[in-house]
Amino acid sequence: MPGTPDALVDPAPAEAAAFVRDARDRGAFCTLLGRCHVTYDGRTHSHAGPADRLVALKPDRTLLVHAADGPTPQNRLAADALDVTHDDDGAVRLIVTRKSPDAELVVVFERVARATAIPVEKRDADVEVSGTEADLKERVLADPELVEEGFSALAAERDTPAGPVDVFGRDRDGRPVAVELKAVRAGPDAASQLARYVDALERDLHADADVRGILVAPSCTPRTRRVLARDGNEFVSLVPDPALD
Amino acid sequence: MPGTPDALVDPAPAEAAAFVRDARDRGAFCTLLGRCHVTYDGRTHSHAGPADRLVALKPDRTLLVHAADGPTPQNRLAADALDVTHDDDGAVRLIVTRKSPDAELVVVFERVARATAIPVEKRDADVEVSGTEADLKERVLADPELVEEGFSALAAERDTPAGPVDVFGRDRDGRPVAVELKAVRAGPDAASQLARYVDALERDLHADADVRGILVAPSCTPRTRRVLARDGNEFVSLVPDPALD
DNA sequence: GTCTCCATATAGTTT
DNA sequence: AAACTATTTGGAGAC
Repeated sequence: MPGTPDALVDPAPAEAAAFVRDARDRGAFCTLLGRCHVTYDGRTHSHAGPADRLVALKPDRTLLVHAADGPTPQNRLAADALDVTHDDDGAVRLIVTRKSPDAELVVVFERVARATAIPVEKRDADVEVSGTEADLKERVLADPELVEEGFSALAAERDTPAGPVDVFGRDRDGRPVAVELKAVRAGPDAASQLARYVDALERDLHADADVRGILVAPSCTPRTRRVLARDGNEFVSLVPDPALD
Repeated sequence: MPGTPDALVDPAPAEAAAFVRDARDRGAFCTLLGRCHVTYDGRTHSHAGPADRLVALKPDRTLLVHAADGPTPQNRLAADALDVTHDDDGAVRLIVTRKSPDAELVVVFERVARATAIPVEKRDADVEVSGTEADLKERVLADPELVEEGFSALAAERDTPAGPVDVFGRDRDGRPVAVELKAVRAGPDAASQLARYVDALERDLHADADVRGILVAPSCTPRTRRVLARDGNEFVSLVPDPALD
């Protein structure tokens, strides 16, 4: 059968456009390398002038634009629809749109240098990640005394008017304790978050309840220490995964 | 000259490995499509089993791994070094490493289906973005009365012991005002951040200074309103770019 | 080099 | 559907 080409090198615009349309219709994983400019309209607006970029179209109609530098996509859109057009004088235009939130990403290639596509036969298997906040929580729940001698955990994600406290428990003297967990070096926001929970719990329990707050993280920044001190809260150093330390 | 191929379709491992090494050495922009598994060791550890993925190597030695779904790279590393090896029985192995922070990303292809590369001749031109917090700040500085009638802006990024306040000024009565800006719908953290600044300014100015706090954002969540109310701070709705609204 | 904040869209969970 | 929290990681800019 005439079939689908596997890869294109310096294709004519019509050829490149047909290739992308075909990839879209087959749900293939498709890449384009070439000179293009990019316009995005959504929550923000951005325009990037002509440069050599990688554009990827995924089977789920996600369109990605990667510049030659940096790990973050320059633009990305999980789209509802993709339109592909071309001019005879060289331009290939990809227009992806999405509703809710409303957004449009337009990539105009003045030259497509390479195009490839493959059918996706195997989707992602289970991805395992360790070293996250969830791991730290498990560690604390499994061995609450890592937080403090005599500490006992009563609940995870205990609800308060200020939001869910990561771990709620009592210290050796029976005083209520709110624990806020961070898998990474904690910044001032974490200390503020803890203060909000302590405050909410004090109102929630009794007018006179004296609730302790403990921030548990591998480390925290100096300013974070100051915020903790100001609020009368404490810091305990603990890594999510001892194997990673 | 024998030169460099433009694209490979179902290459043998040795061929694919040589292609990638060559792209690395020339500073080319390179893409690989195929079946691979991925291991990451850095701040966290992750492992993703065999699946069809896109792997991109950028001229700056950034390595990206994209699964067939979703706009976010599954793994990414701005690397110091890239090693490429291959087995005769089919595997092509990319090992990228980085110091500070220490991290390693290993991609093992059991099959490379497509490989392409281009030399990068044109880097990114100016990328213009609007609708950011910087735009909101400019808007407020250009027309402070958008915050409140009689408000005057005295400084942007004014330093306090709690960090830099986005905008510092005085209201019509001469009272000091801290303004915290968010380009997107504000959450509780923004309100806490504002409270920290107000608190720091009150200590900084005089013991008895009564500093007002105003959160300026397109909108804020209900819990954020409650945090603001608790702290005696205020909310003003303003979008970064009127044209986008 | 460190610290702080910004960017930025998901993902997942709960209401 | 909306709200909330977590995640990733570089870059900017200050110190």
